[in-house]
Amino acid sequence: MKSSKIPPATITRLSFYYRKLEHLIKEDVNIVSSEKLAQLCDVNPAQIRKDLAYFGEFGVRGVGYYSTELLGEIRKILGLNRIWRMAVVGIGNLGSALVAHDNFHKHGYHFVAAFDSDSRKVDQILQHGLKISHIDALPQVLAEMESVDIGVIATPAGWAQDVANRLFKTGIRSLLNFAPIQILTPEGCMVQNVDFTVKLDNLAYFLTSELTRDDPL
Amino acid sequence: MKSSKIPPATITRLSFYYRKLEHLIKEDVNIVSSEKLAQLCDVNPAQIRKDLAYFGEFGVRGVGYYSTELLGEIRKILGLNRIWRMAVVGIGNLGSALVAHDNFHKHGYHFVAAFDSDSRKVDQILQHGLKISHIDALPQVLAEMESVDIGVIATPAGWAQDVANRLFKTGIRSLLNFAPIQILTPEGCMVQNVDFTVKLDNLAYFLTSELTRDDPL
DNA sequence: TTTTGTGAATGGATTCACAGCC
DNA sequence: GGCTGTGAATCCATTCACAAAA
Repeated sequence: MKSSKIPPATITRLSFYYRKLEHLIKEDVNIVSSEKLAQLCDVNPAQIRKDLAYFGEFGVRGVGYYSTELLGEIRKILGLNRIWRMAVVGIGNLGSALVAHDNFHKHGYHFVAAFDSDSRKVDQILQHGLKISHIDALPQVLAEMESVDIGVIATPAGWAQDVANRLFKTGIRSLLNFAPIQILTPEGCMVQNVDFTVKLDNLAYFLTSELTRDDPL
Repeated sequence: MKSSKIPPATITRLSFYYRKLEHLIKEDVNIVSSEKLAQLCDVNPAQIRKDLAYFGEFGVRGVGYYSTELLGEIRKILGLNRIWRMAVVGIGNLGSALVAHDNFHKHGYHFVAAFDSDSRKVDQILQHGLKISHIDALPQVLAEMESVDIGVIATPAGWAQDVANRLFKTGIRSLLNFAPIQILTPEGCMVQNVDFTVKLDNLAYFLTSELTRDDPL
């Protein structure tokens, strides 16, 4: 195990392996080879072995990986063996959908605070008894509760940087940002962007370039 | 201009440049250098020039890029000078939020069909007069309308591959997939995944590794 | 003089290929 | 015999540095 420099892409792939393993275990597959898992995840087998090698030696030569054991190791690596507490800002269509979406909750990501700038929404109760607070009360509300790990930005783009700043000020160091802008981020903090429009633009380009391609062959 | 092999990342960056340019133009900035734009997009200036060079020579040496002109060029490259017609499958919390989210519409991505497997939802009317049809009517509904360019999957993971297959069968060649699985995709088709959980797992890893780091210095 | 456009250099990540172990 | 773990080789993307153009 040499934790030197881990490619970001490795972490993302570990997340995929994790899901596939959950699935395999549900189907009572006790042992899986890098070959097999690679096939299922559509990556190169050596890639899987290399990804895992950054963190340790989890396999058995001549055999493969014990599914449950490997799942446990990846769980530890990613930090999925605990509850992550999240605060969401912006309870519009998207924000409400996120709170209602129980995939998060199932995977240990729990919403514990919700904020909006619209005072008519304040005190409304969402899924799991979550109560909406006014955005200006953010510092107080978060100060009064057990610490929150992750901030979720579901506001329009124009608000996003301001909201991010407020969240960082409370000590939150990581954000999931749904607004289509690049958030300026202080040292030691991390933002992950979920940007629908960029993805659509990629599809638009794909379709366009297929059409206008100079099909010579 | 040599359109040889364009890195996927280039397309994603063009999408960023496009947004920043829209913004700059709104602020009456007529000319922008790669230096300036790079600063705003947090990339290397040479990167911008190289990205653009795949498609042509859009700048003026000693001057920079004329904002409106460059915007127009990127619009053409990405194929944003037209309306893209989309069909969404799965009108749960997320699906409804997507249809209501008007950022799509503003950028030329229009929902023209909506499907769900829950017959109680059938015939309900959403934003812009969009009517929900039953998933089993998908082939007929799509056959009867002007062709649809992009399919959007907002179903639970278990349904996603089946839905994808049905969409591909109608001739749709690109999908935006919100389900947390890898979609098997036929030759000549493209799927873009929007995967919240993977992003959260990345944040979880970041926070975990910061905590357990062997802080030697 | 300024800033683009681009070959060359660098830096990362992926894949190959095989030694090492069960 | 079979599959992992890993240095070496390859591939791809980013950055540098400068010639060319306004």
